[in-house]
This record gives sequence, C-alpha cells and structure tokens, in this order.
Amino acid sequence: MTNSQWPCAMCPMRETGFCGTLLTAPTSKLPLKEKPPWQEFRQFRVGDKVLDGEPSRHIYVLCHGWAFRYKRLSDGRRQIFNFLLSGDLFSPLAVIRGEMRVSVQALTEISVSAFERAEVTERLADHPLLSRKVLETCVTNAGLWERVIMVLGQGSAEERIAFLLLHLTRELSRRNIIRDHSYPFPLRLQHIADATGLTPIHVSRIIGRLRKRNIVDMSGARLTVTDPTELERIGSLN
Amino acid sequence: MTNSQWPCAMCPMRETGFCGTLLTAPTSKLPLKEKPPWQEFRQFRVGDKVLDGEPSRHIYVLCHGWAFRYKRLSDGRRQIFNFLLSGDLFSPLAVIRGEMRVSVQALTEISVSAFERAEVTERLADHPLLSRKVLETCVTNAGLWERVIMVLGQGSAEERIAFLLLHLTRELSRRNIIRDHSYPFPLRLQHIADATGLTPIHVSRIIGRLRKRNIVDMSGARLTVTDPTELERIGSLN
DNA sequence: CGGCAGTTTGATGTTACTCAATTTAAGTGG
DNA sequence: CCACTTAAATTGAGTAACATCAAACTGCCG
Repeated sequence: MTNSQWPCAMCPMRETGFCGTLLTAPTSKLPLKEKPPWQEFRQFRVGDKVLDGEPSRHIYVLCHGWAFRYKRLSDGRRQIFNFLLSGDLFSPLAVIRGEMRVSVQALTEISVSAFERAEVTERLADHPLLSRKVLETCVTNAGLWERVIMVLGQGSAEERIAFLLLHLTRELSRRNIIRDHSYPFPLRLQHIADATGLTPIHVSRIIGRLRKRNIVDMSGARLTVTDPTELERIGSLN
Repeated sequence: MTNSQWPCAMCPMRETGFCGTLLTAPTSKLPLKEKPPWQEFRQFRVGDKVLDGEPSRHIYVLCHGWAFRYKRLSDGRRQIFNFLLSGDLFSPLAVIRGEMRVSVQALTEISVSAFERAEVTERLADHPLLSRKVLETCVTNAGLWERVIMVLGQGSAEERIAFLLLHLTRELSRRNIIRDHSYPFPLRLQHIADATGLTPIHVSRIIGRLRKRNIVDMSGARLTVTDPTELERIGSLN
C-alpha cells in the first residue's frame, strides 16, 4: 500500500475535526496526531465479523480492505446490501439512530476506525461540517439504494451482475486502485449471489457467459474488465 | 374526511415553523394561518404527474390522497419505489440535492403542499427542528429501502406482495384510516407488479391464492385484511 | 500426493413470464 | 335503469429464466 492510496483521502471524517486521528493507522507514514480516547483503531482478518446484528456503541469507518454489509433471515437467506471500501462509513444511519440490525463481515484483512457514537453525536450539533458529511453519505447511499431496488426489481440476472461489477469498478477507480482495467477481487460467487438475489450456480453461468463474450474475466482473485463499454451498456439500466 | 384525520398530524413540516401554512388547504376546517409567498397549495387528479423525472424548484409534501414515486427505463420498464400517503415528504433527498430523476404520479385525487426549495434550504441552517425532521425522514426511508432490497432480493412473489400490503396497512393504520380491517385501495395490479418486480398476471394469481386462503381480499377498490397474523407471518421476512 | 473449498457443468424441477381468450367491473349515454 | 363500451382482472396453455440436485473438475495448501 502506497501513501497515495491511503484511505484518508476518501474518509468522510476528513476535515471535520475528526479525521486527523485516522492517521494513527499503524502502517501510515503520514504525520500523526494525538488519538482521542473515544477513537480506536482496529484490525480484522478475512471472515471476521465487525458487527453482528446488534446495536453498537461505535461508529465505524473502513480504512483499508474490503467488507460487506448484510442481513440474514432466520431461515438462512442472506441479503448483502453493499460492499464497503476504503473510506466508507459503515452506516450513516447508525450515527443518527443506534439500532440498525445489520452485520458487517471482512472480505480481506481490514483496518477500521471506531468512534464512540455518543461522542460523535454530541459533537454533531456544533460541528456543521461533520453533520453535513454524514448527511451527504446518507444521500449518496439513498441514491445507491434506489438504483439497487431498480436493478433487483427490473433487472435480469445478467443486468444485476453487470450492475454490481460496474459499481465496484467505478468505486475502485475513484480510489485509484485499478491498473490496466484489472484489480484484486475478493468476492466469491456466493457473495455476488447474495448481493444480486441469485444462486451462486447461476452467477457462475452468467459470469462464464460474460467471459466468453470478452466483457469481464473473474479469475485468480482478480477482476478484469475487458470491455468497459459493453459492461456499462448492460449494467447501467437507463 | 374528518378533522381528526387531517394530514397535518403526519406532516414532517409540523412544528417546524413551516407547517401552520399547510392548514390553508381549501377543505380544512382548522384555523388558517397566513400563507407565505414561497408556499403553494395544489391539487391533482387521478393519473396526473406531479413530477416527471426533472429536477424541481419545489419540495413537495402530500397532504391528502395516494401517489407513487417511480422511475421508468428507456425500454418501458417501471420500478415503483414507494407509495406516498398523507404527510409524506416526496423525497427527503430533494431537500438536500435538487436533482433526483424520479417521477411522482397521483393514484387518487391528491392535494400537495409545494415549498420553494431555495427558501427551505435557506432556513435549514437556523431551524434545527426542520433539518432534524428532514434527516429523520431520510432515516425512515433508508430503513424502508433496505427492507425493500431484502424482499426483492430474497423474497418469493408471495412474500413480496404480502410485504407491500403489510407495509401499506401499517402506514394507513398509523393514519387512522382503517375501519374493520378494511380500507379504500386505489392500486391496480400493474402498480403492485411494478413495485414488486412481477407481472400483473402473476400478481393476480398470487392475490387470488391469498384470497382463497382467507388472508386478504382486494376487490371493489378496497383492501380487506382477513388474517393479519398470517399476512404478517408471510410478509415480515424475519 | 491427497484433501478441501470453490467453481463449473449437466440434467431436471419450479417459479414466474408470455400470449391469448374469457370474465368481471366500471363507466357512459340513451 | 339498461344496453353498450372500455378497462381491468382472471384463467389456461405454453415457454423462458432461474433454482435445485448431483457429479466432475480446478486451484490451492499442507
């Protein structure tokens, strides 16, 4: 990981008086600030759960790595709402309301910043820039939720998968992670299935088809977008 | 319509210094306040479009009747995001960002309050109660969006329809509109289909099945929930 | 060289879609 | 109030998309 990729560039807490503190990340080469007692820096390994359906005392920001946010039904079905990348606030709603019965699990090694919720909400009122950031994240998410509802309600299997891959590709490109239309890709078929409402078997077939058509290739834990134009045509639902 | 059902009880603008003005509704028997120039009171008839995919200068609150919020794809597919009932802010996001390329259409005769967006956003800063209301609506909506994503991603046709009917029934019951487990219901099969991602024909079959099982009955522009417990069991996805 | 988890492939089953025809309900004008 | 018109709901038959089950294959790690 190079400094230029250091996630603080994406962090919603940046420039809100909260952020300098994120630079206490162990591997960071950037200048340190003093860490306040109400912030913690934590690391998790692949498969670890950061949250498990219980309300949390903390607000989390993902600093590095991949995670996903999901909910499980009593009969085992799992819906993945979104994938979290560097700089993502886990749930802007958790800032306002404590509840939110969702789980978050790490897809790679990840590092997160955990802020005491009480401290953040207390500072929310007299820190307009912070509350603006939270609100902005809410808005961004709401836009994503509506696009997801659109694609789950109206899209074919192919459109759903293309939409997901397109979205991830765009997000990673904003973070300067993509080189030669290819990037490390930690999702298994099961994750794509649970995010798109399909079965992993069917996802495999569709991805195979997309590969044969030279649109995307998913192998060796990497995703390569061979034909971005075509992927966009399929996945953007306009 | 009795005074006790008058929508201001649900209006997010109530007690924010914006709301008294909603009482200028022509049919209201409640005391009037002076209407500021940046508020308008409008009426629409069945099928009229209040918004049509274009950014609007106004922020809308539904005062009376039913409407729905949707987006149409270029090939004709339509996804209905939600149904609007008395007191609903059309789109909390429109308050923060002007854009939002969605359409809103009336299902019944409706009356709406239209506020100049510029005036509202200007007052947003020094009116904490108002911004709190907007934020709260954002939060409520975000919770709904996630439940919708859950049901569209994981639910069967029956679960999707039950979820929708259950949600509407709850919202109307909060508004004291339900008498004897029955209420006026302006949705056609096509609306339910476009909200659940099914075809109207299939919706018809499923509803017919629910009727035979004495769970709900949808006829004569009314919905009757015969077995609320069973509807809840099917539609709550836990 | 196993052993394991994840992926791919094939065969078959189920759910939901499409198309067409019929029935019901809701208006409309006489 | 009743024929007539029209839109919407229902029903049936056939089809396509996706799910399920089972088996074979691949890559990876000890």
